[in-house]
Amino acid sequence: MYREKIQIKKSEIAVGNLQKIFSATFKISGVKGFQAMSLRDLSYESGISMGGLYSYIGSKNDLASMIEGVLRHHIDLVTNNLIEESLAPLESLKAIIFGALYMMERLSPWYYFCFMELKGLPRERQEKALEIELRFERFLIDGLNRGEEIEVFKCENSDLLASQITAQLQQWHLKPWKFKLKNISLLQYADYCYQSLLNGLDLSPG
Amino acid sequence: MYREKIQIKKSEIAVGNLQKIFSATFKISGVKGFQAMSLRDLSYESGISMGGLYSYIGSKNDLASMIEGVLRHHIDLVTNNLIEESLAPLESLKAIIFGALYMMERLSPWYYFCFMELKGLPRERQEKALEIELRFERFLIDGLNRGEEIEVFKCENSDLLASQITAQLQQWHLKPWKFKLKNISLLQYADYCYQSLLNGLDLSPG
DNA sequence: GTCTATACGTGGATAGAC
DNA sequence: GTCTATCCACGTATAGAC
Repeated sequence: MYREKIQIKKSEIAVGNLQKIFSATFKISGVKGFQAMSLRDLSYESGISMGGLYSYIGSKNDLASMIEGVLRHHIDLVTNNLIEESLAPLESLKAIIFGALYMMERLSPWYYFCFMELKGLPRERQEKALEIELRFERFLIDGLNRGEEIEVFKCENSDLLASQITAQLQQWHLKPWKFKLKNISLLQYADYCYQSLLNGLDLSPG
Repeated sequence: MYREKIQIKKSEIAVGNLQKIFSATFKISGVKGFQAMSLRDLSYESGISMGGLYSYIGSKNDLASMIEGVLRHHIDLVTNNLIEESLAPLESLKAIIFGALYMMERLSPWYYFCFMELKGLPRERQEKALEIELRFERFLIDGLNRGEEIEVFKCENSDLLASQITAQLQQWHLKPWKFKLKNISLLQYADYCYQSLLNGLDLSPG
């Protein structure tokens, strides 16, 4: 990705420096926010000079867009894999929940950034970022509706249940301190979220 | 509040202008974020000159702090009222949910601001703002534990249930577009949240 | 490929007239 | 009480040496 936009030819160097830039961005904007982060801050934290930065990022806004793009790319990959597996409704819903949490764990700063710094992105990107959430919810709703059709369970309010689950999952990257404070592991939380989903359903006997 | 900090003596004028300033702040920072809002933007939107602004706000950061302070003040008032009422556990939990949503509806931009622009505030204020959420959750947990003691219901995981409910409630100000899109009213949503809470409990027969 | 030096604009804040 | 004019610092971005 972004091979054309970046002025550095040797991909080894480029990837390494991009990583430095991204993680420095996450570190600083995690503390003071992306808007408040100056490129001088970024230069200092990443160890790359101001001039050097511009071989990689084009502009400050561009940097935010890149981050959003990378995250969306990853999510698309995983989503497509899940679709191809075509599991039974409940199994599929479970896989969505566990998969989403696993992604959030691995890409936690990316998610957090895209949630909190949405307004920093250009309008077009903002909408795409919201689309991520909407697509995810529709994915859940599909699973719920399919389950109802096959009569595995009943669900009165699939819209609200889906957004409840979405909100719960987002907590994992939005408020990691809560879970550290109470010593909740990823798996425990995934189980709990899946349980909440089941609690929102009328499971048919058996 | 803040009478001493503000240089304007006539309270009628002061209150009116403060309202202009606050709502202009919400409008602008709702679009581009607080950090990206310049005082020139604010001056234009509020109709008060740059110089004039400084009779009210002290500094840009001070403005953010004031907003956080006003919200916390309101929440404290309502919370104290609720405590004095000393209802039965389930009634109390229901009141907390409905009360919180009602507050969020009326003070929606204040909540949204304090959630999204936390990092704009000075550290001390940041912690106080997080404290709001923690106190709220502890309030829920208390209700849950009291219910267990009196054996009205069983609840295995009051911590996780409380933060689930908190997350659900926050959706109301964080993602109002979702609810408009699907035509969900405040009362419908309050009912749904209360229902989720019940779903998370083992209700004793009767 | 990476750095230093620099240009240029914008933003926060204040002084002082009205 | 409110405004205009102005100061100064900082932020983004670029040019050009190494």
